[in-house]
Amino acid sequence: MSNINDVARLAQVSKATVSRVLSGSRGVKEESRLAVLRAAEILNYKPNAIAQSLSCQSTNCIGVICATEHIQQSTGYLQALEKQLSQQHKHLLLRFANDGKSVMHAIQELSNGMCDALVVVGARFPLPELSEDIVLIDCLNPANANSVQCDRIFAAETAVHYLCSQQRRNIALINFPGGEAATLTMDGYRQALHNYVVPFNRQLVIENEPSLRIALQKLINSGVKFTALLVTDDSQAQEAVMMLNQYQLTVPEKVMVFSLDGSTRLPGANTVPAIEYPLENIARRAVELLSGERHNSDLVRGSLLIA
Amino acid sequence: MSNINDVARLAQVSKATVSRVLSGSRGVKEESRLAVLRAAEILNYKPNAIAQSLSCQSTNCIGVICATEHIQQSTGYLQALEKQLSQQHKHLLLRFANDGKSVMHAIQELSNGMCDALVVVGARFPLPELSEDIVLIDCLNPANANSVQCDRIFAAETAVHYLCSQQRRNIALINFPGGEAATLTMDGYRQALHNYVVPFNRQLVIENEPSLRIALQKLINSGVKFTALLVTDDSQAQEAVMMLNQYQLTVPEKVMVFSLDGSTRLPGANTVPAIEYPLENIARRAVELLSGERHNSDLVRGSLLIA
DNA sequence: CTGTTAGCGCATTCAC
DNA sequence: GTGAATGCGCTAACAG
Repeated sequence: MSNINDVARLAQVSKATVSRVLSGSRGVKEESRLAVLRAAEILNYKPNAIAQSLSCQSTNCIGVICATEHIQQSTGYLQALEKQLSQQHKHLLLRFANDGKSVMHAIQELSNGMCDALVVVGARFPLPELSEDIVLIDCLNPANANSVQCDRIFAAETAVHYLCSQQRRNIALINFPGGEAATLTMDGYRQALHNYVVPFNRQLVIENEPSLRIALQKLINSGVKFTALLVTDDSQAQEAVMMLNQYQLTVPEKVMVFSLDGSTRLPGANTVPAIEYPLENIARRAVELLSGERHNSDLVRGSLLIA
Repeated sequence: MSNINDVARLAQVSKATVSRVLSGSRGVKEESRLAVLRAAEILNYKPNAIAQSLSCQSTNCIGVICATEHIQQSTGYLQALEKQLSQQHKHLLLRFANDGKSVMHAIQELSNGMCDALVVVGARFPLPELSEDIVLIDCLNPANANSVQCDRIFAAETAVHYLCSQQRRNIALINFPGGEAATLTMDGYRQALHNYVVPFNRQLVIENEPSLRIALQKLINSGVKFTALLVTDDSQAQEAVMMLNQYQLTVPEKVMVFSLDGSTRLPGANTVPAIEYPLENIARRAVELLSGERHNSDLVRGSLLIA
C-alpha cells in the first residue's frame, strides 16, 4: 500500500500539501491540488485511517454493545444505527452481550482508545452504574443521563385505548420482569383504564415473571376472564398466540394479543396489533447524543400499528 | 488517559520495559515487572490500541459486511462470528449492504488500513469479482477461493429423503432465484428423487422467481399436485405456510413444508422441518480462513432438524 | 500558498 | 536485563 510520502514524491509537493488536499482544507494552489489528486489516483492512495486516528486523537469508531436476549429487536436497532453512523463516516464496532457482566467486560475491552464512544442497545437486564458518556438505547437502566428510551407510559395507554375501542375491556398484562419499564408500563395501563372507567383488576396483571409461558400459565390458571392480552414484545406475542391457541383461546377472536414493541417485525410474520417505534429516529437521536450535541435522556413515542 | 510514559516514570523504568512487560515478552527482571504492573494498576493504564496498530501494522479488526436481505439468518452468523473473533481478541467492524454495489462501496470504505481482513456474509445476490483475500460466507459467488459454503446438494438430498420417508413423494421445489446455489440444490433434489425411483416432474420446480408469493402462486396455478414443498429458508417457509393455509392447503396435513436453511430460528417460531447448519463451525472456519490458516473453499453440511 | 518540524503512543531494534 | 533511538503514517503549528 502506498503512503503519503509516495504521493508527495510523485506530485512533487510536501506531505503537508498532500494532507491538506485530501483533508479538503482550502488554501492550496489549484495546480498542486490537481497534481496531488492525480498522483493519489495513480497510486490508488488511501489515507491510512489508523495513522489519522492516532494523529487526530479520534478514531471514527463507535462501539456498540448489543444485547442478545431480544436479538430480533436489537438487529433492527443495529441496522438503523449502522445507517446513521455510516452516513457520518463513522464505523460500528460490534459486541454482543447477554448480561450485565458481559456488558461490563465488553466496555472494558473497548475502552482502549479504539472507540470514540460507546452505545449499549436493548439491555433488558439490570446494568451497573456506567460512565456518563455511554449512550443507552432501550435499556432498563434509568439513572443514566444519556439514553434514548421508549415512552412506555404512552405505549401502554395507546394499547389500552385501542383495545377498548375494539370492545375489549378485560385487558390482561404480562409486564416486563421488573425495572423502570415495568413501572411505567403499569402506570400507562392504569391511567388508560381509568380514562375508560374500567375498574383495575390486579388479577389481570402478571409481574416479575421472566418466562412468558409461566406468566401466561399463571394468568390462565387464575381463571380470570380476559379478552385481550398485552405483552412486551413480538417474540412474546408469538409465543402467547401459540399457547393461547392450544387452550382454544383463539386469537384474535377470543383473545386479542397486543405487542407493546413490534418494531422490526419481519414482513411475513403473523402480525398482532403493536406499538411500533421509529427506529431511524431512535438511531439518529442516539448518534446525536454520541456527538455530544445534547445531553439529556430522550423519550421516544411509538405509533399504533395494525396488521 | 495515562500513557506509556506515565507508567514508565512511575515505575522508574523505560518505556521499552513497560512495553515488554505488557506485551508478555520474557526477559524482564521480576522486580521491574512487578513495578510496571503496579504502576499500570495505579494509573489504570491500558495500552492505546490505535498506537499499537500503527506500530504493528495490524489492527485487530475484521470488517464484516452483512447482507440485509435475509437478515434474520445473517444475524445468526453475526453472533457466531463475533463470538469467534472476540475469543481471539479481534474486533468486528460491521457494515450492512443489500446489493452488489453497496457491498463494493463498503469494501472500499473499509480498505483504508482499518481492517486486517474482510468477510462478506449472506450475499444471495451476484457479487463482482472480489479480491482473493476476502472471505465469503454463505454467498452466491462461487468463483472465489476463500469461502465457506453450505452443501446445497446434501441439503436437498436430505430433505427429499426425509419427505419420502414421510410418504410424501410429490415434492415441489421453489429454488433459489439463480446462481450456483440453485444449480446445486437442483442436483441434490434430482439425485435423491432418482434414488427413490420417483419420476422427476418439471412442473414441480419453480426457478428464477425472486418472490416467493409469485413462485408459489405459479405452482398452485399450474394445478400440479404436491404433498410437500421445499423452500430455501425459514422466512420463505413462513410465508409459504401462511399462503398455503389461505388455499386450504393445511400444513403439514396436506402439504409438508421443508426449509432448506433453518439455522438461527427463534425459539417460539412455528417450526417446519429444516436443515440446520452449524453456525459455530461455519464461523470458526471463516475465522481460520481469515487468519490465512487455510486457503480453500469450505463446504459445510447441515443436519436434519425436526420440530 | 507551501515546506519543515514536531508530535500522536507504542513496538522494536540495537547497543550497553 | 534495560534504555535510547527510530519509525509506523498522518496532522497541525509554525515559519517562510
